Amino acid sequence: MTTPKRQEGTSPTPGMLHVPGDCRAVTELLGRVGDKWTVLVVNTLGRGPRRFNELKRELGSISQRMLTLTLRALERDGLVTRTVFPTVPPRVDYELTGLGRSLLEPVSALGGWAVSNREAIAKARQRFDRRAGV
Amino acid sequence: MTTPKRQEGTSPTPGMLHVPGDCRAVTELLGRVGDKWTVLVVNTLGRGPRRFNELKRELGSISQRMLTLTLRALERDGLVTRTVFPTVPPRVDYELTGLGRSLLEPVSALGGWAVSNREAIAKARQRFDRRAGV
DNA sequence: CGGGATCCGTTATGATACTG
DNA sequence: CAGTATCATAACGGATCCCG
Repeated sequence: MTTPKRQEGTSPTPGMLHVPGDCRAVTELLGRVGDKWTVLVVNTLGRGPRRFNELKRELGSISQRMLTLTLRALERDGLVTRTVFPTVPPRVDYELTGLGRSLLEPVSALGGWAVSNREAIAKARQRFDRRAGV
Repeated sequence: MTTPKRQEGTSPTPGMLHVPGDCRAVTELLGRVGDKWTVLVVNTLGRGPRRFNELKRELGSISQRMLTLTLRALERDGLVTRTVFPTVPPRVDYELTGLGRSLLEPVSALGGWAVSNREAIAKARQRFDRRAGV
């Protein structure tokens, strides 16, 4: 054997997932929730129900199409309710379901991590890019 | 006014983010971490350091290319260290940094949510699709 | 107002072949 | 073993026009 041995018994990391199936579930969820807008929409709806164009305004740069698609997907997954008022002009309210609100917490945990470590990541990135740039 | 009033004062959701800047940070992170493989790789490395092909085998369906790209990105962000042993055949170990391990926790929180609510989502999806299928 | 339908460029990802 | 390079394609996302 020409390659060195790696030391075994690295301390088990707290909070990690242990079941292989879990990995798929997490990945599935992130594949679902990790798109460009879902989290933003969920967070905005976390501040209360919103109409379509209210959301659009608050999100600023989202296109109509993506907002529609995002909301449809959220509705499909039972995270958001869509209430149509048969008025003229039409009005549609979107609101988080219980399930949707429950998602807000782990997302916020991730958000907290993101905020706390944003700079560390930025610096690591700079270091890496400087080295690579040589 | 022809449209009904929405009741204000929806109970503030616990755990949500309050600062607009936070939203961007979360979205940025999810845009970064929410790709197809990052979480899976981080989780696998959470079980201990791994060699390139060990990872590839454990992840199963990942292509060589994507594993390389994923690992490079993780290294760039300071979440993973890459250790090259100048042996023959070559050997490269990947291992989570402290920062990488700290990410494991919020990711696991999200993972826990995913596992807990997977069925609820699946059922909501079925209901939605049945209705849409009419 | 709240979408649906379509077109089209960009990005992400996979397959394959080659290398130190 | 651990990549790199290239090509092909699929998914994503924006812009635009149209409708009830």
